[in-house]
Amino acid sequence: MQEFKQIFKIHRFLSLLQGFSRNPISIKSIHAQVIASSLSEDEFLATKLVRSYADLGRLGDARGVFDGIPQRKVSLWKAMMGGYLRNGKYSEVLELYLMMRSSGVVTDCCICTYALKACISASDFEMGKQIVKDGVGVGLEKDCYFGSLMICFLAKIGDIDEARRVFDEMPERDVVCWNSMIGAYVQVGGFDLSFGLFFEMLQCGVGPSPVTLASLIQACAGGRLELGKCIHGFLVGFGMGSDVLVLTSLVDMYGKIGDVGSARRVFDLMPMKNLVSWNAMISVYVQNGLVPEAFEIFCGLLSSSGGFDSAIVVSLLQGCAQIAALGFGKILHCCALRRGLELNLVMSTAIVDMYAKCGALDMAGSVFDRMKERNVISWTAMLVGLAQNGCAEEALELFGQMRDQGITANSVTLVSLIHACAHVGSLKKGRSIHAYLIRHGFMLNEINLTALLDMYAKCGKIDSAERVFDNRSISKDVILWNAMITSYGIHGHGQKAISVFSQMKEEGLEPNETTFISLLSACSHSGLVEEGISLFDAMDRDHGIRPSDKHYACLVDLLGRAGKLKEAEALIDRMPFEPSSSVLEALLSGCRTHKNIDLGMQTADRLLGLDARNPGIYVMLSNIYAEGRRWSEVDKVRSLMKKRGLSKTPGYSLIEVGNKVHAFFARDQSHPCMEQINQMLESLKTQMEAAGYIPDTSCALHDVEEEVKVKMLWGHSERLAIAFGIISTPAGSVIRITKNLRVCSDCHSVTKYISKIVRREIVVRDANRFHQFIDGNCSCGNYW
DNA sequence: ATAGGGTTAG
Repeated sequence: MQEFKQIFKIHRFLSLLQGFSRNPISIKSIHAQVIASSLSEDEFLATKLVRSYADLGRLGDARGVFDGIPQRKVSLWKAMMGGYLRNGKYSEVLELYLMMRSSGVVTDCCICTYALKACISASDFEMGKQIVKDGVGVGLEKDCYFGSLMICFLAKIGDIDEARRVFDEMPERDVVCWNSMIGAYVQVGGFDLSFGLFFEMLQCGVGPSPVTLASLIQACAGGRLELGKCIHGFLVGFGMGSDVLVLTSLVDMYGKIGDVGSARRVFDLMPMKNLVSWNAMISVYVQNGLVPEAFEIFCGLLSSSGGFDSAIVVSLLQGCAQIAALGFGKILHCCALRRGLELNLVMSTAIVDMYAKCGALDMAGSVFDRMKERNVISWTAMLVGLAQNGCAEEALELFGQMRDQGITANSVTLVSLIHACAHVGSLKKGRSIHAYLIRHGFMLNEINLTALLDMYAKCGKIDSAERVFDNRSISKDVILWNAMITSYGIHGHGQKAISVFSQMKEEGLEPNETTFISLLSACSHSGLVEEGISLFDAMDRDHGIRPSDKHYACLVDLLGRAGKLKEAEALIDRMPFEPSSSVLEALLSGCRTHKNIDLGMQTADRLLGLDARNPGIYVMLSNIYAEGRRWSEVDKVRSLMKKRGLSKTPGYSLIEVGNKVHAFFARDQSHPCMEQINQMLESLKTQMEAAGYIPDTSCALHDVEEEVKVKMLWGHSERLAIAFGIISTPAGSVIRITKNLRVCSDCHSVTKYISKIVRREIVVRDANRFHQFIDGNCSCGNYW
């Protein structure tokens, strides 16, 4: 009788749990009653409770119930692991899997499937291999479910042959097996193989499911627009003309190919849309650089149904990152906070990336610090943020922390570090990362090679950059070619830049906007006026690229630098649109170099009317007014700068000595070796004066006495860095300096003297280009 | 189905 009562109670609770599974408060109270009825160790009820709690996302409560059962049957393990899996808690799934294995409970197919799914989602390949081994040990590779998942996993780790073997040896194949193998081929880029298998499948009499077509459409997104359109046409024939999954894949495919219009047409004609479809359309716009349109779709979603999910927020965050829309980004962050999604791994990574790309490093850092869980991607997002905002030292330091926490870098991480090394001119660290790439067998693709080439060039090693470029094992894309052109440009090898451009055309590559920016600036630095003009003319005529204001700025710079100020002025008058501040700035710079005070001040007056955000412009403005002795304008510029919330960028120089990049600011006396540095500077000064050096005080920006001006010149950061280089590196070795601003003409002549006095090659990278000082001469030929 | 990487004037 007693027993019967218990069973009755259990059934009542089970049906209660069934009925109230959507309501957390009811579940709690049912749970309480279960405990009160001394039924808390009942296996059935516990399993049901775990499932109910997990479905509500209350994994802690679920785990409490789970832990309260000493003798667990497979169904309970299944409920708990399934709960973790559906909530994205992959490491917990795997933890339970290991616990279960060591406690000797016999696993079944479902358990192994859950565990392998977790490995795939969390990209935990080592664990995945272990689970595959366990599964194969009990013959699960012949099972449709586990076998299909194995195929996916093997494709993910790149072992496509093994995946095919598993597929071939399956005794029975349902549509899911076929889909997995087709999907596997799509993943490794086996376009023809995936279609071949599709036709084989039809011949075997297995009809495609929406997943099949979605995979094939995804395969077409790699660039087979025509075939994609064909499939689009055949959809109705397969009875999937209105399937949400298939149509969403089509939207995605058109977007990846860049046909935004078709994507939008498919989207608009979808009879049913789910959140994934809305998100697909939003990310089509984001990925094609049409961020405002993405937000428009989002507004459409809000007014049509009102709901959205975290994936949509993530896509919009990407959009904000792209256009540096900090305001919108903050709103989305709040949105995530309100929904308790800030700590979600993908979401928080997207938030970190958004803040970093908007230049809000403090915000990025604080979100990053709060993250409970971080993977390579989140670390990389933070590293990229630091690297791109000029905090290369911090990036390298963070990389150390990342390694201390046992996170293994991948090629994306390394590329961002190479970028950071390029920024601060850290040749040693850059080289060591190059070695790391090779040692760990990373594929040297276009992206890695571009980063390396750029790093070597920016660290002054143009020969190493050339060697990277000469790698014949890969097909070079336009960005890699551009990087080589840029490198020659900043090293003052204009002719070589042009000949690389010819080679590039011979190999059938189409130049883009950036190519011409690099080319024109290369011509500018080498004084190749005729060549620059003819390249500019060829842009639209031969390549259909309309010159943008950046191109005009380059050409004005080219003419101005060569002293052809009249021509530069005429070019600006001929421009088809209003000159931007950068175009006028280029003209102003030419005026300053060639001491054309009148045109300079005229240009300065025009510039003042524009709301320029670059502090460098104001510095140059006040310079030109100072040279024209218009002191009231000098004051005006200073106050205008303040009013617009801008301040002069402090000049600094960097030098890598030992394992450290040392930074010197102007008049900086904080370096531990300062006493020796000052002694060295004194001695150099004396020797230079004996050799005929006379300071050029027009470089000192203030209206002060001559003597004070000279003193200020000797505080310029590059002199401090060079002096430190002389005392801390072996005699005769090259001294490499990186400076954030342009070198002033006095520092330029001082460095020439120093190179002769100490018999050292001194390589200075300033904001624009390289100067290689040898025996009293500079590679720029005083033209910079 | 959703997160991270290479070139760009002064």
